[in-house]
Amino acid sequence: MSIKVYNSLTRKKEDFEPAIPGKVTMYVCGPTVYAMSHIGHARSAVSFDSIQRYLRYKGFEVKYARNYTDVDDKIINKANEEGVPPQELAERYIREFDFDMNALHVQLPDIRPKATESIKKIIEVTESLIKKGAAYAIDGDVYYSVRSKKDYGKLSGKNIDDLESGARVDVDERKNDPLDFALWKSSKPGEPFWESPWGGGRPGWHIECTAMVMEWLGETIDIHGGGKDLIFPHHENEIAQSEAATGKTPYVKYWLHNGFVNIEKEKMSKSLGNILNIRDALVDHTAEAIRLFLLSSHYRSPIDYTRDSLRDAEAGVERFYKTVQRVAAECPTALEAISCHSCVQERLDEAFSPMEDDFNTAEVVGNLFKEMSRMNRALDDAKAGKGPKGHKEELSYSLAIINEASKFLGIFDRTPEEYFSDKNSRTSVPAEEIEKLIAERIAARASKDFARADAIRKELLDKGIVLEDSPKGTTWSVKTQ
RNA sequence: GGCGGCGUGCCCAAGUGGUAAGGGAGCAGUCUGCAAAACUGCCAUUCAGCGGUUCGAAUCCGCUCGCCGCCUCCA
Repeated sequence: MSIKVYNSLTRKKEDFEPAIPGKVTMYVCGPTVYAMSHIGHARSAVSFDSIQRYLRYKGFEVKYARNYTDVDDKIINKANEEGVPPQELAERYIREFDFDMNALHVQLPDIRPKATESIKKIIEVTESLIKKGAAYAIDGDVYYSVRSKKDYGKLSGKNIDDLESGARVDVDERKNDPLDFALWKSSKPGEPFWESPWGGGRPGWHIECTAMVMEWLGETIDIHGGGKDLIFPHHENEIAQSEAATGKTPYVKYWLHNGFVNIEKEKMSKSLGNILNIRDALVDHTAEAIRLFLLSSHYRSPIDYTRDSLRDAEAGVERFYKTVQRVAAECPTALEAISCHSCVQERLDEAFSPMEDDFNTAEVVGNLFKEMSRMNRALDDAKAGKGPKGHKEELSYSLAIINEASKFLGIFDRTPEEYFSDKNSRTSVPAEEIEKLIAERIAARASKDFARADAIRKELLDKGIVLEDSPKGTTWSVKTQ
């Protein structure tokens, strides 16, 4: 069975066949590093992380690059405001981004190129575009001529005349056409610059990706990803300049674009002031719940980040780890057998088959919850001494399936202890206080003072702490908000 | 104005021709001193509406209504 991917370029699902069988070159647009990254960056990163993980899981040899745009007007402006060198600011936000990605269990791409490290290549490509008549230099700036490419607009489905009638583009009298975009911008005094045949300057936005792709992956690649908003103009321009420079078509075989994250039904935007930073989201929710939330919808659909959906996701993660704890307590030998999964290959294939259809992580997640129900049922049956025999096998098969899925979903890959220690750190109530009250309640229960016991339960619940009694004692956890 | 997408139960969300996954919430039951968790049962004869194609459609086509994104920096 071959993988099918939705290609933004053709607007169809296509069989995934990389240029070189068994090998995949993949490039995803990373952040412009001038501020803390937000939940939208998280979605893109997590979506493509699960995709590259899955391709590897299926045995492809993947070469995956995600860039950092570390030279840009926004970076320069922010650096000036703070009075620090632009490069220092960029480096700082690269570290912050990496921190967030690590928290979200996003694997490091094989290559993480920075725009400023590909200046030589950028100049080289720009020069070749001028030579080929696809670009022109004016007063130290270099522009790409959109009219020089007959199929300009093929990715976004736009045509040049429609775009111009929109009149929402800068009118620069020096440009041959209002839609022409900058490949190279001359620097103003005080701005960072690199020497070039056109004088001191810096690269335009779109050219950096072309240069980095060519420098690290090749003149044509299999997959290029990014947010839907990048389709126009960024990726459209990238195609134009890349294909013009190399004469090779297509520059990218499969274009993949992830949908947007809304916040409580509203688009995230600076004007609404509802930009949600990953760092802030991590205060309220575990990284795993955020990741599960992101993977619970198809990567191309718009999703709505709400308190309710995150609470649902947290409950889902908790359900998994509670189930694992149950297995550990009631049938520990099942945990030892989970590496034997060749015997459940058919069930694995069935559970993971949605990934073959344009990486449908949402359906796989649904299948994993079915396995959790099976496990709990098996445990109940075993306890009651009923149901078919082979509970241990049943448990280890289900665990194996979830275990395998965790390799490409990047969730359900911790121990229950790690998860609960993460979750239970989210309370302002000191652990000693909780422990003290629990001890008091145990004493009250022992002397049948249930009124006192219930009062303590209530008191802690009001503070967001849930108590659970079991034959082994009383445990506590932070209530899911 | 141009281009694209979406509308599935209380909420979230799969399902693109074969008769509605899954999660959360809710209700009832088992269990529990009480809870929690878990399990069991209930919870869409129906997939925005109306037509059409088909033996058969949430899935294909047309129209209508509603929502959204891009066209400007943006994941």
